[in-house]
Amino acid sequence: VNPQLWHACAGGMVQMPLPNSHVYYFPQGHAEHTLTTVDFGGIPRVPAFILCRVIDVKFLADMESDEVYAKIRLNPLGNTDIGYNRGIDDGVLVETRNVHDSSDKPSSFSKTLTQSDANNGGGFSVPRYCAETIFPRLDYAADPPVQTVVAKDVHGDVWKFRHIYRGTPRRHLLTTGWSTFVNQKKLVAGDSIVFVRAENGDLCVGIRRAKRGGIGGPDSPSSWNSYSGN
Amino acid sequence: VNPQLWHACAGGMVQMPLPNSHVYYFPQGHAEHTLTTVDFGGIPRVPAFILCRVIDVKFLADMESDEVYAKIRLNPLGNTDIGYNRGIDDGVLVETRNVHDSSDKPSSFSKTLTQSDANNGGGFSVPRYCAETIFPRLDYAADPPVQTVVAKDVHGDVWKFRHIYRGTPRRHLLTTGWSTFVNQKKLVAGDSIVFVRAENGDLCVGIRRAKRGGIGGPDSPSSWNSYSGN
DNA sequence: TTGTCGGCCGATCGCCGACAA
DNA sequence: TTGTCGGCGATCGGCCGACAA
Repeated sequence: VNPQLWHACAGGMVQMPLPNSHVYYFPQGHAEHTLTTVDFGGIPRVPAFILCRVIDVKFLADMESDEVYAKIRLNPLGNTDIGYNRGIDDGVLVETRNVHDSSDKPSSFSKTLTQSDANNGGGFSVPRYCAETIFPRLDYAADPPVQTVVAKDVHGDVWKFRHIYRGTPRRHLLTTGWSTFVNQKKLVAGDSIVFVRAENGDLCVGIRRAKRGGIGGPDSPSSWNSYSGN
Repeated sequence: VNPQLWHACAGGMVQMPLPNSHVYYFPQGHAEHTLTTVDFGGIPRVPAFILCRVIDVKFLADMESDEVYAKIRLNPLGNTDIGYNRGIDDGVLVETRNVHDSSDKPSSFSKTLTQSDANNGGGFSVPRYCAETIFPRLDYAADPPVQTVVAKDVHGDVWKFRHIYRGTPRRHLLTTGWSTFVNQKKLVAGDSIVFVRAENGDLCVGIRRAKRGGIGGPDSPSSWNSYSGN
């Protein structure tokens, strides 16, 4: 997955460590993210956190939902459990030094889909900022100003949209191609769409699905509560 | 799966043994049906055929394609390999005595779908024999004669079709409900449809997909050729 | 008897400006 | 600036009899 697109989909709160940087691995936090009960019974003493070196970071996206995630390979440091080495998903980090500097922020834009955007009845209302800073330049001299916008999703698949500037008052819209995208990606009102101008010049499109229950509700039982003090 | 529907889908060439009957099991034939290379290396001498007793026969259907198959449990007889017992698919049989007597043949009918049947443009042309002997009685006094035909597929799912007798000259047609069935089952011209009036009075519908390459081509290599004489 | 075709009618899709928040 | 709505033209699905194999 294109790194710029990945970060745009993940959101600004997500910072990923660079390889060779040092992080703390929290087994409890990792276990709680699995939504299953992890059995630590076979391991006598599980420390609350383990200082590790980042071996590798892979930016991935779910094949069906397009949701982004990362696979981080860690090596523990110090004099305990030398050679302990496994791939993990969704690492829990505190060490934010050495993260990838995001000051070279690529131009990106996200919008939460309205009812009108998600209704199969029509197109997508493009905020002016997005049309003017992310999309390719539109020839406003034409009547009406129209172009085809091509964007790659997280899998590299190409999507084409008819981008038109019309109406009174004038506004930017995506028409032909938009409903196909909504249907294929199973988007509903409340989901978000992300447009990114990648470093190589490609226009990329990603999605961020609205939280629909599941996580965020009341705490699920964890055998860790009795072990971790603070 | 309803046994009558299963046999109608499998076709008249397929005869299944009754439990407790005796059959010969051909390891070579079974291995060749797997479409993979079966490694008999770990077994010193594999006999060409093994006399077995049928323990159980299960009539099954693939969850996605609706294609029918059977799972036959065999127990070897004689003084070799007592206790050898495993479930197998698609048993290869020569002993046709003791098979289920098919003289109490339930009324069934099959038709290969034409272009007009499979085109999304329309309905299904019902051969007169099928409409008069398999379908429920139609009230020809009505104008036009119409009824709703309800049929269960191999999974027990219910499908409804509008059955009408119309046109000049008159003919039987399935209209409303037919295209949904074709789309859901992914039927194309050349596939066959099967209608069965089961013993309990239920009308059942099954499908038989046209062979589209794969099997039936040139022989695939088999390590058995060097062992089996005739 | 039944496979294929063109006609035709209603439903849906999707592009549009009006209008207002 | 942009979300929602109703209008409306194009397209598509699907039911029909004509006709011929």
